[in-house]
Amino acid sequence: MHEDLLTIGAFAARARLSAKALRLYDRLGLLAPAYVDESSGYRYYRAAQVERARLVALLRRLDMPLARIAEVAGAEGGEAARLLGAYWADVEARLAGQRTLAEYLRGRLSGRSEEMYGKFAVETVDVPARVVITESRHTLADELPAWIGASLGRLEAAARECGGVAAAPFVVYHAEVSTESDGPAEACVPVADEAAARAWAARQGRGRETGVRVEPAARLAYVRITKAQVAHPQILAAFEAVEEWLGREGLEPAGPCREIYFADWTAAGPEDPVCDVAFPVRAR
Amino acid sequence: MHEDLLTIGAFAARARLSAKALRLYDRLGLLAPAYVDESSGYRYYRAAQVERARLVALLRRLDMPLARIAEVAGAEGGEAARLLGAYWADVEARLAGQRTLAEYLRGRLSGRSEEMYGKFAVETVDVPARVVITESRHTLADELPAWIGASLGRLEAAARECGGVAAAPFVVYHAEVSTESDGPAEACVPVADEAAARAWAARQGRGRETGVRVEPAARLAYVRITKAQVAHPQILAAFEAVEEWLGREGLEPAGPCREIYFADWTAAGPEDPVCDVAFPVRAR
DNA sequence: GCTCGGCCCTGCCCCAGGGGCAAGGTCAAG
DNA sequence: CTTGACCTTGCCCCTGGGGCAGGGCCGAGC
Repeated sequence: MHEDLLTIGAFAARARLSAKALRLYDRLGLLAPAYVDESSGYRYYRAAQVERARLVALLRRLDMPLARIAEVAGAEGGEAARLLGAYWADVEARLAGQRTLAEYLRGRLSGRSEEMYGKFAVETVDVPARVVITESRHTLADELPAWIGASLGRLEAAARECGGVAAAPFVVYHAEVSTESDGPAEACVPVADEAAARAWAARQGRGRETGVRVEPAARLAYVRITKAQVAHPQILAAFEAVEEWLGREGLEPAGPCREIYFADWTAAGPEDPVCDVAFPVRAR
Repeated sequence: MHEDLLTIGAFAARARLSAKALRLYDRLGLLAPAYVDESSGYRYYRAAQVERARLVALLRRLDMPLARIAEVAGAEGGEAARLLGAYWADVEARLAGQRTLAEYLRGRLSGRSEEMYGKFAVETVDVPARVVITESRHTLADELPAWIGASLGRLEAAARECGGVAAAPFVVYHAEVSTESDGPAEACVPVADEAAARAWAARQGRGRETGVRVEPAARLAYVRITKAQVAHPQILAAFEAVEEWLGREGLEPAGPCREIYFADWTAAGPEDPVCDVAFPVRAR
């Protein structure tokens, strides 16, 4: 028991933390007192611990979870700065998405919804049944674009062994259109040779979430959107436009919604149409 | 019971919300089902409610609290957009502060702390006792700069009735240096005429948190900082530099810390020294 | 030695915004 | 009639503490 030991209250004042928070950090192992009296349970902190405590307090002001604070506070010099940078980059990325969404919503709430829906012309088309090779994944919305690109790339390569790409590739959303929820998404590439496709799928094994199936014939209601519109949250307006049209027509979706990529993605400019947002409907 | 009634599961899928969330929103009155079966307790939603539910879901993606979502969803057209804009402006403002803090911390963790402390030269000075007129407030860090400006302005005006400003105005932090906690801050202006000051304070009444007192003579340890450094979180480095110096010298703070504004704030440029960050110390 | 006030302890309930699970009721199709 | 999908309520869990209750510890003054 040296003289530089501080009670929890004195330490809390110096560290700009509450005593309650310090007890929590002790329990979590994030900031243990230098000495704990066995009989009374009193916590005593060394003055030199103030520095670490203040670092924790400042990191908490960034809303960093305590688990990540423990990593940062436990890391050596440059590594701590790197971890903080990574955390902050995550925050900024999440916020960038939210900012886009906020701007979109503000526009919609300002009463421009009619203009926005008006921009979409809903069409219908009958498509025949097709054999497709597929790859499925549960994924979050922010990883979705990268996964779609990679997955369709792999499937198109595989399609060359299966008689070639027979129609436009598409992505089916089996659970939810596209939120941060991990509704399963299924990338599909129609191929010409069913037998070759089944052989290909058999070679992939179970682990890679690949498959072959027959996508049934359907009537699709769709809107055509540009490359710039294929992004959250703008694309939601397209889904909603189709759904609204279905409601007006008294139709029900007959299956999960999908995005059909009919154009060469890399060659397209931002204003080129590249994608149809579609719902299958029951033909009446 | 019309035909467009949806069970909670069907409605949840269309609204891109979980059934659990819908039950919560029902309980909070944010989104009540159109019909609840009395015997079974089953909730049934109208298809037309999907729009509101989706708005709620999107606003939740902005991490807007449900109470504010209720306000936005309950407001008429333009008002809703205004509320959303106000919320988002709050978010951006909070984030701007956190961003500054993150940059500061990243620099510090990169090992530049010695440089930063090295920039501050800690000096001591003995100041005599002074009569001060004061204004106190519990405030948050983000409102602090505005309050300091306004408060010192009022007090300097009042000082003209009390024999004039006798020395540099200062702000004392009675609880915590300067966090988001509401430790009471006290703006002080030294005046020449104690009797006039007491008469002035008597006229203010109790409500305005004003007062007159004698700030005792003290030895102050301080660092001088520029106008650009008078902001969170940079100013924390100044406080810490003084505290570190106290520790090295084996001294203890003899009272609450303070910021002494000795220059004309509006006339100063960003690199002009305007403020001393000081702790009273026991003379040895 | 006694008491008083100020700290300190643990333990419990509370907040948002749900997720997850259990036990049991409902509904519609076969 | 059964079966399985769907629905209900209720309870515990998460984070990061705030607030309060009931009780221990400690130094100062009497």
